[in-house]
Amino acid sequence: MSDESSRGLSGRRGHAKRNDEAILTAARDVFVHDPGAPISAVAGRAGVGISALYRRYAGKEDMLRQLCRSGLQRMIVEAEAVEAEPDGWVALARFLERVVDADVHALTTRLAGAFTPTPELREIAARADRGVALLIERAHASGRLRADVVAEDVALILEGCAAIRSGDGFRTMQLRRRHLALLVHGLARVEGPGDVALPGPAPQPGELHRWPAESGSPEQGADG
Amino acid sequence: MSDESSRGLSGRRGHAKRNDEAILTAARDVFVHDPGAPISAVAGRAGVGISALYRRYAGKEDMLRQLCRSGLQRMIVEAEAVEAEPDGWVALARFLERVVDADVHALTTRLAGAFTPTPELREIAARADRGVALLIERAHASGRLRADVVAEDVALILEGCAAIRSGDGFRTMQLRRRHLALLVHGLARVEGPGDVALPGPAPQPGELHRWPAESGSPEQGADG
DNA sequence: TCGGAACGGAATCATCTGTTCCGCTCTACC
DNA sequence: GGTAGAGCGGAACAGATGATTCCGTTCCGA
Repeated sequence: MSDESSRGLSGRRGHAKRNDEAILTAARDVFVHDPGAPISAVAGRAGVGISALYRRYAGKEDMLRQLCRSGLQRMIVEAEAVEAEPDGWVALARFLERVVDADVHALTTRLAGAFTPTPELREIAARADRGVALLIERAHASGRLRADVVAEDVALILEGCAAIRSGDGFRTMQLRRRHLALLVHGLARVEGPGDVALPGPAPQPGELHRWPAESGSPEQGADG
Repeated sequence: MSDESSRGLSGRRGHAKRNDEAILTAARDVFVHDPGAPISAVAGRAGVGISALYRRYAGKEDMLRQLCRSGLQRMIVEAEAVEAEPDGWVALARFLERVVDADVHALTTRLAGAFTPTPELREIAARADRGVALLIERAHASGRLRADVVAEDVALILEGCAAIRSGDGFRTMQLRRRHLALLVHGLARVEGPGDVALPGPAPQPGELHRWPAESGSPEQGADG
C-alpha cells in the first residue's frame, strides 16, 4: 500500500494522475472527431465531471492549445523517427504513414483556428514544418520524388487523408491508408511521356499556415 | 415595358425570379464553405431578408435537400459530359476535374447528414453512383487505370480534394486541381517493380453511402 | 384604386455551451 | 482518530446562437 502510494498509483493522487491521461485521451478523441465539440463531450467520454477538466485547464481554449501542441510535437517525433532511414524516399513515405496513423493532422490544423497561438506554439509549428521540409529535401535527393513536389504539398496530402471518414474508427484508418497509398504512388517520379507536370503555382511557404502572420498586416483571416 | 414584364424580367415578378437564383447561389456558396452555417448567412449573402428564404423553402432542411439534389444532378451532368470522350482513362480524369471545379462534392456529401433523404433523392444519388461506376469501368477497359482501384475510391478522392482550403476561393481551386493531379497520377497503372498494391480492403459499395440503408438495420449512424 | 405578392427584419422560443459554484467524499498527514 | 483540503460531480448561471414566426410596408398588376 505504501509502495503504491509512493509511486502515485493508488489513492487520491494516483486517481487524479490517471484522470490526467483519461481526459487528455478523451479530448483528443472527441476533438479529432469534431473540432466544434462541446467541452461536456470530453468530460462524458473521459467519464469525469466538468470540474475535473477545469481543474486542469484554464478553459476550452487552453485545452485546445495543449492539444494542438501535443499534435505538433507528435509530428516532430514522427519526423525524427524516420531520420535514421537511409532512403529519403522511404523515409518520406513512412513519415506520412505514421502521421496519418497517429491521426494528428486534425489536431494541428483543424483546431488551429479555435484559439490564439502562443509564441511557443508558433515555434513548435515552425520546427515541425522544418522537419517536413527536410524530409522533402531528402526525398528529392533520392531521385524518386517528382521534381515539382514541394514541402507544402505535404499539408495538402495530410489534409486530404484526414478528410476521409467512415463510421468505424478502424475502417477509417484503413481507408486513409489506402488513400495515402494512392497519393504516395502519385508522388513518385515517372520517366517517360506519361509524366505531366502538376498544374498551377505550387503552394507557397506560409500560404497554408495555421495562423495569420505574427502581427502587422491585417490579411485574410479566412475561416468560419 | 410590357415586353419585359411579359418575359418576367422586370417588375415584382421579375425581381422575385432573380431572387430565386440569387438565393440559390448564395445558399450554395455559403453551405459549401460551411455546412453548419446559419440561414441568416444565406440571406445576408443573397442581399435579401429572412422571409425571402422562407417564401421559397419550407425550412432549412428543405433548403439543404434542394441543394444536395442540385449537386447530385450536377454530378450526373458532368458524367454525361464526358461520355463522348472515346478514351476511358481521359474521360475519368476529365470527369474528376469537372466535379472538383464545380465544387459539388461538399453539397452531395457533407450536407447529406443534415436532413432526411427523400426517396427521390436516393434515386438521384443512385444514378450518380452508377455514372461513376461506369466511368471506372471504362477507365479499367482502357488499361491505364490501376487494376485495384474501385468505383468507391472516387468518393475518397473527391472527399480529399474537397478538404483542401485556402483563404481565397480561386486559390483553393488551384490547389485542389494540383492535389487532384497528384491523385490522378497515382491512379495510373505502372508496370514494373515499382508497383505496390493499394493496402487494405477496398471500399465496399454502400460502405461510404450518404445515408444509412433504406430502413431496417439500425447500423452505425456516425457523424457529429 | 386596391388586393395581395414579396419582402425586411424585429421578436420569439428553444437550444446549446462555457464557466462558476456548492456540497460531498475520501485521502494524506498529524 | 480526526481534520483540512485536494479532487470531484453536476446543477445553476449567463450569454450566444439560430430557426422560425409575425407584422408592417412597399409597390406591382389588374
